[in-house]
Amino acid sequence: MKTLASKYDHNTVENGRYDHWIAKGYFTAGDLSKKPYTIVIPPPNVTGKLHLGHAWDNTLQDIIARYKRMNDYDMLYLPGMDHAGIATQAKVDERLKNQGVSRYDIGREKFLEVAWDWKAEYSATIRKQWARLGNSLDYTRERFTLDKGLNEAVNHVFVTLYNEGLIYQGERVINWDCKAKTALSNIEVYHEDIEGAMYTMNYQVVETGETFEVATTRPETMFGDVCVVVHPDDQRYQHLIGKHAINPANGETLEIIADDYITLDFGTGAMKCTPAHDPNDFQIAERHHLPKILCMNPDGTMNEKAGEYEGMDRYACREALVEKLKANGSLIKIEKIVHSVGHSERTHEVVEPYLSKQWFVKMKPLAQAVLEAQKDPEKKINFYPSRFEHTFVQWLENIEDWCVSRQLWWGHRIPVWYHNITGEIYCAENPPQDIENWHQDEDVLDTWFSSALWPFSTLGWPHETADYQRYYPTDVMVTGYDIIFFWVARMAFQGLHFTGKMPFKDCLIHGLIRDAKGRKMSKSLGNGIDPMDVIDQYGVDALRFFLSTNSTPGQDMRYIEEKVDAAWNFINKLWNASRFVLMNATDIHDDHIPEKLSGINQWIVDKFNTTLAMVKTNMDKYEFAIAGNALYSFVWDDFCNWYIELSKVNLNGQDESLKTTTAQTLVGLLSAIVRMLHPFIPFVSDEIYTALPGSLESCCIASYPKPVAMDNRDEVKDIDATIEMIQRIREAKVSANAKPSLAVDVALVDHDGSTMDITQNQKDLLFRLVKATVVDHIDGSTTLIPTTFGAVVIAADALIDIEEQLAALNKQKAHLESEINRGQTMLTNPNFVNKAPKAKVDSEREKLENYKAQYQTVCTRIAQLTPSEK
RNA sequence: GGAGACUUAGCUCAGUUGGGAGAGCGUCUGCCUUACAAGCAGAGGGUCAGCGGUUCGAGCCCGUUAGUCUCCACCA
Repeated sequence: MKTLASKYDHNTVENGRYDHWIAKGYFTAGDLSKKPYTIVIPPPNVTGKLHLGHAWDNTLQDIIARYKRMNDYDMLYLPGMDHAGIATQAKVDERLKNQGVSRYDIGREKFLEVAWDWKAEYSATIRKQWARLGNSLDYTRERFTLDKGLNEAVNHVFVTLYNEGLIYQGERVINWDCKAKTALSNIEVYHEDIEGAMYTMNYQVVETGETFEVATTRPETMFGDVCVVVHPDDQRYQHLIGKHAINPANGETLEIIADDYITLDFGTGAMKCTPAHDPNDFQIAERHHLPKILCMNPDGTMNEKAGEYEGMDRYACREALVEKLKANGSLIKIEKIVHSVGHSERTHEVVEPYLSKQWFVKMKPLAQAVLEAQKDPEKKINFYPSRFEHTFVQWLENIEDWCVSRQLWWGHRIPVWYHNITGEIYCAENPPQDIENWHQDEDVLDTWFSSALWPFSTLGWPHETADYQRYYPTDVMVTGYDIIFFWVARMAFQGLHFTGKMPFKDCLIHGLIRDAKGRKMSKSLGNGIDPMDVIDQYGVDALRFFLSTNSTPGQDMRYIEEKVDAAWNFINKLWNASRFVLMNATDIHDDHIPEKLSGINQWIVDKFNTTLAMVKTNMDKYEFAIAGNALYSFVWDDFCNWYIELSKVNLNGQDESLKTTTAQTLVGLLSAIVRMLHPFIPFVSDEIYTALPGSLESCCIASYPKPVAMDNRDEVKDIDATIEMIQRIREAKVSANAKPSLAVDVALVDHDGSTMDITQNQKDLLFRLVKATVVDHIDGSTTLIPTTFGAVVIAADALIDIEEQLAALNKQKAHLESEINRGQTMLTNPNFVNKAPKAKVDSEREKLENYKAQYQTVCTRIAQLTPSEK
């Protein structure tokens, strides 16, 4: 049997333990005799280190994984990482820049080598961090979104969708990131209110010479204008439809056309139309068969269409053009406005709507299938909390086609080849035979295209592997609400389309972790917390306990260091209690709790059974905070503060059999406690567990506790009463300013005033905890304290202050009167008696009877005290 | 414009089919009691944002108002 160090030191407990677990293979799935249970980790980006949000996310997953493993499942918690296209490429670009080269200098192939080196470096860091977090991952199945198998899956999906007509190439106005020089999908763009200006200009009509006003926020795009649009019913402009106006930027002639896209009462009612630089204008141009003219280069500079401004940055051009328009009198008004402008999520550049040829996934049919499946309880994904299903469904209902091509190098290259001469398109999982006549599409796919396949591609799909058949669909996906659109929805439609099943049954959603002031943690604010620093200071067990017991599913959480400290204190408490148990368990050889129990042992085991049931119910509902807090109060209040203190009577007593039973109960319960806590605090629970008699070689492979069979629970009430006596006597001493150690004689009476029978053991408990000696009756002055069972009568001159006693009794009398009043009002209300559940009515009756009895005791006592003193 | 969350003790937050308001930290008092002073024993502190409704009964359900926050969509 091991012993525990006299002080809890998280470093000593945690260091090296994870490596040992891994070496032992505790987390390797594959026991075919058990039911499978699968969680795939949301793959972290190989751009950098894990942050506190990852720690939170992973803790929730690992709690489930360990809980399921202990409940006899063949648990697969599958690790992996994401290549994170844009983000990683940006990091690698930066590294190259620091070395004085650009990716264009070294070329695609060399660039990819550097990127793979980067990946190797950062994946090693992330693995170390997973180890420190204690994630019970099966590394034999680790995957990377860009590895060979996943590339196969990606190609298969792309080709299949292409052949099904669900992937197409098209010229559209997409979101263009001028800094990264790539297209972005809609959800990679965030909108921010910024101050801009509305420029209003006079346009002159060619045919009549009259002028009218047109406004824009982006004058530089005027070089891409193809017409002016008004509403067909607009009285102001009807006579101009079909006529022409002069573009004040370049003097070109623009036709004035009518389209009911225009809002009559917005702005001037006349709009310039720039099909290549605005998605709505693009639609108009489609309807009216107008050309689409680009006036910018991919890097955000102006192209030859801008004439004298060619080569100028778009914003410099705007300024220069505005000056010119002012000078020639076209510009008649500049109004400052605040409008929301799209920015790239990655580079934070203002996104330019930009016409270009991209690949798109046709979303409507894919989304529709998911929406149908959500209506079927057998097929649907169950969201926890359920409200996120609305978010998910609404997004799918309003979905638009997904732009999946990216002008990057780091990613899955699009499996499309173009014939060098004919331009014919060849889309297949493998290159064409006569490869020398073809060239491959230069672009790669959106990172989320491969992430969307994660729950099944990691298991070997599209091959019907044993793992895929056994572990798919996965059981629960744990992730933050911020990536429901990016990831959850996309896994859903790809999973459903390609495997015929939703990729997971449950989806547990958590919030964002914020700083102590409630702000988002961000680099620019410098308020980020490195989980590794927290682990250094408090240990990962404390961090995990903090993360898992301080939030409700779906809700944001603040990082509050004091709470991590409180979690540490709890672990320290557990540690010290364990030392006490081990000190008293030298003769115990297993962790079995006897069925025949009496007194305090029966009492604590009864409490344990209740706690276990409560904890299991909530673990199964992913309510880890409720489960964790129930364990916290059971351990600290019931087990440590009451049971251990009370157990000292038995342990130090003369009754050898009681001594043994108590030691067995201590050991058995502590074993159950650390096993229940193991999913939350795996390191320290393992250390304690393995020190206990009868334990297996690791808590990781121990089974979850079961309720203890008890032959009866008759004495539970007696101990409850004893505890109440102890509390009342303590209070009496405090209110009388007596020392806690003051010895007192007490008599215990029922409601009818007769002496109560209590066991010798109960008497010993009273003496041990509050130095109270139980006597049959007391002569002389006394203090009487009413209780739920009757009263405690204390004989001790030191305690006596008649005035204070009377005041206390009167206060209690008033309280009892209000309680009796409440009960009687309820019970005389026929509606309550008839409509409320019978159990509720009965318990109210019982309570009322008890209050009445207490009231009697109090009144009698007041009567005794009053005349004799006056 | 649409959707959602939040408002409970000084602070941060729980509160599970509606049935007497809880925790941690902080505050006050007393204790070095042989597992633990990072502890023990006590205490104080809340018209559960406002108003209305349903109900025998509302922190919880419905409506409404106010404030805080988030997401989605955005008209030149």
